[in-house]
Amino acid sequence: MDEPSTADKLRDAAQLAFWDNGYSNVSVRQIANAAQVDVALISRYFGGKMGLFEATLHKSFDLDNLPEDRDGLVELFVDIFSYAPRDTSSPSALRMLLINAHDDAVGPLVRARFEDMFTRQVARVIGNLPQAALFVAALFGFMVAEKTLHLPGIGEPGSPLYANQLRHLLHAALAFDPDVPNG
Amino acid sequence: MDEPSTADKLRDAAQLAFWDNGYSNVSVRQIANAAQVDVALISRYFGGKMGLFEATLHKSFDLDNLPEDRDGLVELFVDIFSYAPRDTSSPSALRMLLINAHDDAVGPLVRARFEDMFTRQVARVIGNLPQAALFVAALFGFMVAEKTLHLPGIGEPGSPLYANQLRHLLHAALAFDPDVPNG
DNA sequence: TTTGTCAGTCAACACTTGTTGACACACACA
DNA sequence: TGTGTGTGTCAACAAGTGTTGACTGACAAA
Repeated sequence: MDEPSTADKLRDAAQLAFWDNGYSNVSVRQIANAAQVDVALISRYFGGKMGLFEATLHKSFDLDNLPEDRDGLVELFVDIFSYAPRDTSSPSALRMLLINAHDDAVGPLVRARFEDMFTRQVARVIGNLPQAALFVAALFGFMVAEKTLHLPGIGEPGSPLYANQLRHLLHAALAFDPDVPNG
Repeated sequence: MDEPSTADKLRDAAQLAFWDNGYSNVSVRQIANAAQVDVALISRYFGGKMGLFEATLHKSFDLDNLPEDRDGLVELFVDIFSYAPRDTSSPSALRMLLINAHDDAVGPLVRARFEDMFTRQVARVIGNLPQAALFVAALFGFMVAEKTLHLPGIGEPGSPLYANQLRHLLHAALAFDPDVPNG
């Protein structure tokens, strides 16, 4: 197995740090330290801190092979939330969006990036915009309640209660009827 | 009308800044500047930046006069979200929680603060912990989708579509049955 | 050997951060 | 008159920020 290149080491360390703590809360020296690499190389290889952040975004922010039916979509996310290891796919991407969305420096970037993915992938297979918006709202809400607030009342990830709660909320979102009051 | 005291001016400016941009993204000099007050007075009156932040928390983080029935609770939040002016009550408090929850410095503080309010107020009137957790998950998700992501598909605040979407999701959360698969 | 290129090291830069202490002023009390 | 006391001003501090440029060393091509 080849030694990863210096740029790769930097990008990997940057992704871990940025996605966990947010752009403004991480310094280039922390990243360089974690990657065991000199700080100056960040500016050399990526043009600066911002360039390094963008490089972490290009690494798999998309959802590949999305199911084409709505029930499949629900079960996919239930699975991802229930059993996701700590990797670069969702829900890590959702979490990183949440952490960086309010940042002055990178907020506009990540929000635009997400809206693109939303309309191009999720909203397309759901086919109904108000339902699709509610669907991702449920996704984000569940993530906030469990991953950041650790609310009592949410089941343990992997438990039947946990899966049922998320599934219930997602199906409810897809059942929304814009034309009916209290739809 | 009396001129507000210097401490009040600082606390007001701090709340606007902290709650909008997050603790780490705001400097004491910015706050002092907005309050038209010397920076050093922050340390004098509040003991430092952290003390100033805590002072903003003590200002109305609680939900007063919560309805005792579940339907009333839903309608209260639908109203608040639909017509809330920019003030110190929810959903501003929810938004500020979202922005600061991941901060290393103040995250633990605001999360503990919220969990206290959750169990003592919301969970109590709902009476069912898994339902209550889903309820606030829906609340947060809706807020993220609309207020920070501005997702297309969410209606304009104040419109019937907007109210119906939020109401639908909240009622669905309260209808969750932990004992039934796909509850 | 000489030359050129790429990778990495190191010190320094200009700037911002939160905080502190010395100082000046105004007002009340003796 | 003096003497505190509370309030605000100002300059400075140490620490941390992102970025830059000069430098060394390794390796390949001429």
